[in-house]
Amino acid sequence: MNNQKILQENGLKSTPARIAVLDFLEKKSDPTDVLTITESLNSQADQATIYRILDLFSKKGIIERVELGEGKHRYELQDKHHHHLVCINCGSIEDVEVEKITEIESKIKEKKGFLVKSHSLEFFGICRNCQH
Amino acid sequence: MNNQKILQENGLKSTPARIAVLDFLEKKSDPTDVLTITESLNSQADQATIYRILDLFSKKGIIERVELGEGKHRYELQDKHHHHLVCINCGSIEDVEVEKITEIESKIKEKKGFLVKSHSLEFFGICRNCQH
DNA sequence: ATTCTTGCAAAACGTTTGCAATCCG
DNA sequence: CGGATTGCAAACGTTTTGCAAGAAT
Repeated sequence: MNNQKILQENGLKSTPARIAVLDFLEKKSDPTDVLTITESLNSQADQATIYRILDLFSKKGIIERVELGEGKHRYELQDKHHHHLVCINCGSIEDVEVEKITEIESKIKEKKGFLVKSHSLEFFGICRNCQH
Repeated sequence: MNNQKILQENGLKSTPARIAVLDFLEKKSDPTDVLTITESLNSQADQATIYRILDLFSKKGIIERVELGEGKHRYELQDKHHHHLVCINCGSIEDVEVEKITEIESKIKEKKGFLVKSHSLEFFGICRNCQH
């Protein structure tokens, strides 16, 4: 219901595949790769369709593409902007907010004249559990 | 000459392909993708070999892999650690140092118990020239 | 009605791998 | 010499694309 509204608000047609993708991402907290989304949707939509939907949603700002250096993309709903703590031992992904980034971006404008529009920032290391 | 030494110091055999890759990266200031390296080396080495060399050098810490969200990797010599300002208009890549990151990583350990080993941080926006 | 969206199959792209020949120390 | 390295070709996984059929407004 609500997700149909999101589509309308973004000027997108409401289709079963789009709603299914939104529904899925709403339930998932971690950023998810395309294969996982496709399999979870269990033939509700073709993989090519899902790629097209994810691309579309990204461009509209409904979802965000996450790069974890795996040779594939992950996607998550665009909530409050945050970054990730990726455990290189167990693969868990935890969210983290980094407030200082805005400040860093201002300094970049000052010093370099470069106007930052977006950034990627991910941390890799050992999560609390894996440190025993 | 010097690059042969780098190989030795890292316990690697000195081969024409490896030296050619090091020589190339030494001249290049921007992080470079594999195809560009291969073509620049002009049949001095097969692309598969170059992939193997880059992988090896990465693991030894001689070079660093850079992710710019292009669906491919770039590599650059490991100098002082830095990040990049990628212009989404002209594609230029500028280096930038961000000192605050260490501080952020300490805070992550404190607050989340997560031990950061590495991170990726890249900025995308409009460079000085493209702002006219 | 007609534009947008989808499924299917094929292709494109970056990357990895097996294997036999060759090179390096 | 013997293990490490390379070239070649094939395979791989992810992503993109062309096109005809179908669905949404």
